[in-house]
Amino acid sequence: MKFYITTPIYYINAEPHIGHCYTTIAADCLARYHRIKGRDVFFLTGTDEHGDKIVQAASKKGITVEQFTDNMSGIFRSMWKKLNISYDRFIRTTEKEHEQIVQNVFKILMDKGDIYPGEYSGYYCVPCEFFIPKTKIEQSSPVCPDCGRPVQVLTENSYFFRLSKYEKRLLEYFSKNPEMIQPPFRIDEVKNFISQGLADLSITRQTSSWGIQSPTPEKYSVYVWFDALLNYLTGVGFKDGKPGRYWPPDVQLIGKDILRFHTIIWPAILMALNLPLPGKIFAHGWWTVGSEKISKSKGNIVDPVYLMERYGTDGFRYFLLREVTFGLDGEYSEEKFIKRYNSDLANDLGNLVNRTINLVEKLFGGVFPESNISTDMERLIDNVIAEVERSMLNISFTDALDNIWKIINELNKLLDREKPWNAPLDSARHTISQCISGISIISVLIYPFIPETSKTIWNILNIKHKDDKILLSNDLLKIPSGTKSGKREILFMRIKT
RNA sequence: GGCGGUGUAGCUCAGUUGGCAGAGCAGUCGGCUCAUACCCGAUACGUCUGGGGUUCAAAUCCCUACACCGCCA
Repeated sequence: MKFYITTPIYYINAEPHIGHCYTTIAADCLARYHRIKGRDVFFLTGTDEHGDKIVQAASKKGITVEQFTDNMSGIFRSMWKKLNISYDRFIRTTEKEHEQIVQNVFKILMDKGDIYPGEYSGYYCVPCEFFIPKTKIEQSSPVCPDCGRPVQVLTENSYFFRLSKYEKRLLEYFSKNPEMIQPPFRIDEVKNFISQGLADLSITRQTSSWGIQSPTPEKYSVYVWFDALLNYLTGVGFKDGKPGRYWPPDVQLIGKDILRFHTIIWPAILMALNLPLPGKIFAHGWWTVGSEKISKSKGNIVDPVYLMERYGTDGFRYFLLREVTFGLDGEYSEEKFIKRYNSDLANDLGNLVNRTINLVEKLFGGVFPESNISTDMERLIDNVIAEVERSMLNISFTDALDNIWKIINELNKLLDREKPWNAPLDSARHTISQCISGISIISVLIYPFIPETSKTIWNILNIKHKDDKILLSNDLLKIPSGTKSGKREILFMRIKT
């Protein structure tokens, strides 16, 4: 079974911030999860590199556009390396392959009559040299959102995508496949918008120099959104009008700000190409600080690098995935971060592993007792695995983690109940065996969320897992008898407050 | 102004088709002391936003008022 997941390609006018990290970590978590379930995963992310803003940013720095885009794209890649993002392909819209596919799609739609020439008129900022979407302009006093100077209405020849033609088909499709738009409360928003009527979309610009050239008699460049959306197609290959074997995307994660592009324009383009539509488009929420949106101008930036260096990559990944329901906005504070870190990671998980291994050393000289899992424990584990599967298919990271922690909590309780440190050896052996087996399965269940921690636990348990080949199954419960524990290690040092 | 949503413990939220109001965290009390001052057990906490209605029975369904949020204009 294949699983194709995407993040948006990130516009490189700014360095990666917590929002980029959030989407990408979530996608990585899903990709890793489906891999340990044995599915054939393709995980795509990348950078969106065209448009006038990029040209301006480059010239501001006094470097060429190519230097600028190479540099920024590299910054994103190294950030993903720090965060252990296991993408299968990092796509750049400046790649030759992408350029050709965009032009190819443009041609196909032009031949079909879904792209046609017309006249575009819109708000234009002369000093900034670009058109400004109507939605970003206040009708009463039309000024440029970037420079604040007045804008004027400008008309130019342009090619249009016949979006209006797909109004009805989109509505029908969403009625039959409501699960495509996630979370469910977003669907009315989309339907509502379509019902008010869709205007055809201008997809070329004369003024823009940094973009993909349109395959038209005139030398226009393809509008950035049309260019950008097609990355999902390029990502898995598109030859002779046919997409690669991973098509269509099973899950596409996006921020809620780009919901409409992904649930209206994007499916309409695919309909025009007669291609299957994505399984799920999931729009997640924002991180806020004190209920205010995080933004540079407010100076309330949460620096991912700071958090990672201070509390570790896994601490950061865990917090983002555990703290709030995926899809809703979440409030960030270092206090909340520390509370999560201490209570879930250090106290529950870290301490469980530590006390277990300590007992193995004290009672059995560091050799694990023979695996002997109780039926109750096995039932709990089976149940958790099933619940995690359900949660991950629903893209509910909080639910999945909640369930995984049930095993952790149960093992901590078991130790307190059975007191292996002053119980007969046979009984102690049985208790510790439950813990070791349980930790073994936990180490794999948490792998999608906090992969570094998994590896540390494998070292402690002295289990050799071939990276990327780990499978989630009950076989993990059986530790070969006589296995000696590896070096004891504190997984998460408590943060003193 | 139009459409939609939300309002439940100090905080964050769960509450399938109406059937004795729940969890986690924070609090309080106790136990344990193998362990990272950890862990375990017990416990308090509610006018389910206000008002009205349907029903044997409403957090849940209907109407209404208020507050907040989202999308559109």
